[in-house]
Amino acid sequence: MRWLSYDVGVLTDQPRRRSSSKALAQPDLREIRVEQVLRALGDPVRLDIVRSLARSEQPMHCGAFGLAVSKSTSTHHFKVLRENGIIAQYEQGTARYSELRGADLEQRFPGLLAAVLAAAQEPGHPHRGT
Amino acid sequence: MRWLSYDVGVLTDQPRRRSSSKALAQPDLREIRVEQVLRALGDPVRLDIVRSLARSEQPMHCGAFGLAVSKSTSTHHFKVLRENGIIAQYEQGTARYSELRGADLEQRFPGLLAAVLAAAQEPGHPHRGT
DNA sequence: GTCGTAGTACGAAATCCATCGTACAAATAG
DNA sequence: CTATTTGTACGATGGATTTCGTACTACGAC
Repeated sequence: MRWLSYDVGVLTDQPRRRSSSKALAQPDLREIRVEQVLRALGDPVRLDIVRSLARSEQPMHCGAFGLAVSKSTSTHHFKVLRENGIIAQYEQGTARYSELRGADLEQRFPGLLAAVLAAAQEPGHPHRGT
Repeated sequence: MRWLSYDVGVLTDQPRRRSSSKALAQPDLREIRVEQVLRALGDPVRLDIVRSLARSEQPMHCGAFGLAVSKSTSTHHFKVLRENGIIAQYEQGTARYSELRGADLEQRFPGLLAAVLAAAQEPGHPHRGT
């Protein structure tokens, strides 16, 4: 797997703040596998993350999801999602932001993410907390 | 889980042969969970089964798939698919037939199966054998 | 500089999962 | 009846996966 990893702060000649924004390694579009995408989405915690990202339509930092698991477990799940091509992540300061690779997924597997998101809003989804 | 299990040979008053056809227990439409469907489809062997069923558009008996795993493993995968609402199975004689619950899935999660099947036909799917 | 925040990395534990072999059951063919 | 076919059930095994705690790093605020 030859993944792409680069520093956005280097590519943009004038970073807005003195902090650089660094994108994390992720698979190329062609390397995304269906089975892995399905398997990655088949976990309740990760599906929850994806739903939150789809709802916000904006990058979210990891702490903003309110996941009911520990920090290390969160890190693990975000990593799985990123390594399987579902989200992109970049660091900015102490925070790590995630966003859906919606366009990439749509190009690679048309309609798949939309169908999954629609399905994940069906009733019968127990939600912890309020 | 109150699954439905009945003997078709009892429901039809005149079975064609002396052998009855018995449907195996499967979850009700409302009980099918997205995460479980995704997880079930996230296995290469099971995705292969589903693709074969979609291609044939007819019930297939378990031996007709040419899976590269042992018989016990096949049984396991068919069971997972059935218990998660993706296929229906019925026994007839010594054979066990499987068919996609396409209409059920379409009703419960519109577009999902179609998107998965379309995605599973993308290039980059190594196929063992020929 | 120190402190707090945000998150990683590592290692461990528990559980799950895919796989198999063997033994078995049911139906059909002879 | 026996033999064959089709597939299950059980038990075991090895490898993933999920989860966590602890220690650590990097950044920003003060």
